[in-house]
Amino acid sequence: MDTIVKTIHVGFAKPFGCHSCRMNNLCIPLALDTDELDKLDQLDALILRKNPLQPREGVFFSGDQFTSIYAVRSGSIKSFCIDPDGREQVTGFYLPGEIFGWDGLADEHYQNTAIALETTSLCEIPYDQLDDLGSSIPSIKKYVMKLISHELNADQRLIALLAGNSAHQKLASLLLSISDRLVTQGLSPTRLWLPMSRGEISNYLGLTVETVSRAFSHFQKNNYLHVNKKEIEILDKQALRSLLISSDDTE
Amino acid sequence: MDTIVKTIHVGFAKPFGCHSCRMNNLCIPLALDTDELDKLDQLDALILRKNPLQPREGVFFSGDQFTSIYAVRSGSIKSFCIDPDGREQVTGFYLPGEIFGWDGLADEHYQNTAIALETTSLCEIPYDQLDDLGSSIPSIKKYVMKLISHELNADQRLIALLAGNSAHQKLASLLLSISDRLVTQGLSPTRLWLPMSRGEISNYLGLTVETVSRAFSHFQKNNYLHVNKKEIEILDKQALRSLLISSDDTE
DNA sequence: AAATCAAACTGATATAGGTCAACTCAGGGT
DNA sequence: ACCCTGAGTTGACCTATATCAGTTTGATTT
Repeated sequence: MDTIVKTIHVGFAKPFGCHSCRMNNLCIPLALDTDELDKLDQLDALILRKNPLQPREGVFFSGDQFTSIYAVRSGSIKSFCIDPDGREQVTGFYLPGEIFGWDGLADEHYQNTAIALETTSLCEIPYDQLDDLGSSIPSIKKYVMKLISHELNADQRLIALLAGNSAHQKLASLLLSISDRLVTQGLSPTRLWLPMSRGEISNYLGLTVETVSRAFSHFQKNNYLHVNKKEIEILDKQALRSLLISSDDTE
Repeated sequence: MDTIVKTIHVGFAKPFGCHSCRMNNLCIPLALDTDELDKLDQLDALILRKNPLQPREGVFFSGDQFTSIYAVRSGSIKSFCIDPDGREQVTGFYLPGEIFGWDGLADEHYQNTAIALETTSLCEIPYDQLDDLGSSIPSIKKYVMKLISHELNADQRLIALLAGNSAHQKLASLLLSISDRLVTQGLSPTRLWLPMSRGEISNYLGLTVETVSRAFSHFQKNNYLHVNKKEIEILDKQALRSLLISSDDTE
């Protein structure tokens, strides 16, 4: 039952340097041409590799001074904000190779709080230094813009998901998204372990825990998924996909 | 009845140059210190002032090559994308002084389509040139980052709104947002003219037209608003605000 | 092993908002 | 002046999801 957990964590045993990082084709160095390895070293030099975070440990908190963006090396992160009436709203989940923390750029303070969902190791990239590096290395600068813009696009996809979809569609969409993102890490697209709780999923999707739980049960009953708590096996990806492209959710 | 329309459009009679633009404390030149007026001229030089767009006329379309960002001089813009099952999803409304088009940065193609909601004039800012200017003028570069990040924050607010709020709360939130944004233009915070249709509002908020219409009626019945089609007078802003901060929507 | 606790699941019921249908009204074209 | 047409509103009804109230399960403590 914890085999999948192990699978996810395998391969991050050597935590030093972008050159040896298994995420290096997902993370910032992607921006660099192969003949720019010396520049990779420059980037490498400014990245701080933090000690692993414990589950529920915070990376930054809403209102903190913005200093850095962060790349997930292993584990996972959730970011959330507190809306006017004090409720928590989950705004994103970040998996290995993904970068978060851009929301602090606008007014020099993070809007969101980011915490580890499990034991998680991060690379911290001080923004000022990254920015300086961008001035001398155009490919870095360009890639930084792309990363932010990607975050924008992700938010807009979430907006579309939240605004116009049923509970089944929302959950299917999240599962497919996580599956796709695991594939880019070279992991199985069908067997996945969800680092977040049902409550965090439901909050993210604008639903209640009960509805999410029932949606999981429904998918299992229809043999779309095999569900064992946070361990999910996707049995019929096509069925999940077809939920998204046609509104007739007939079953 | 069209007095408000006129009010909104007053004062944009001299469409040439950032120096004389009434939006210049909202738009890009805000980045410049007062002793940098020559730099303002450099920026000014790269901005293309387009002929006014007709209502429903497009600025760019989903899939178009990304070239520029745009600032609204007068009028208003809606941006939307088409989700997997072909439905339109409105992702933003842009009022005078606001900047849109960042979504094209990630992969060099616009994700959204942007169209004018009314007769609208824009400033087009070619991104490559803005970027070049940013290299030589740090304050411009910094401000560009802020603009993008603002867009991120706006999207995240919308996510929170969509995920965790009732129809009344969503509409109240939109009206208060528009009111606030009109204030930054020096317009009345209480009398406003909505450039978008009920259908566009409902789509943006993840509701149906009927629900939006009933919410307007409800607010009118409770003397929160006076509603006359697209012309809205906010009679009790505090009541609208209090809808957002407490879940007990008791009336 | 027993007790405790929180997360997840399930069932019964309530309700906000969706759906369908009718009506009003303001413009635009002939 | 007349008909269209489409946007907006309102009413009656229905359904997806929230709410409330258990039950089950697995992990943690004693």
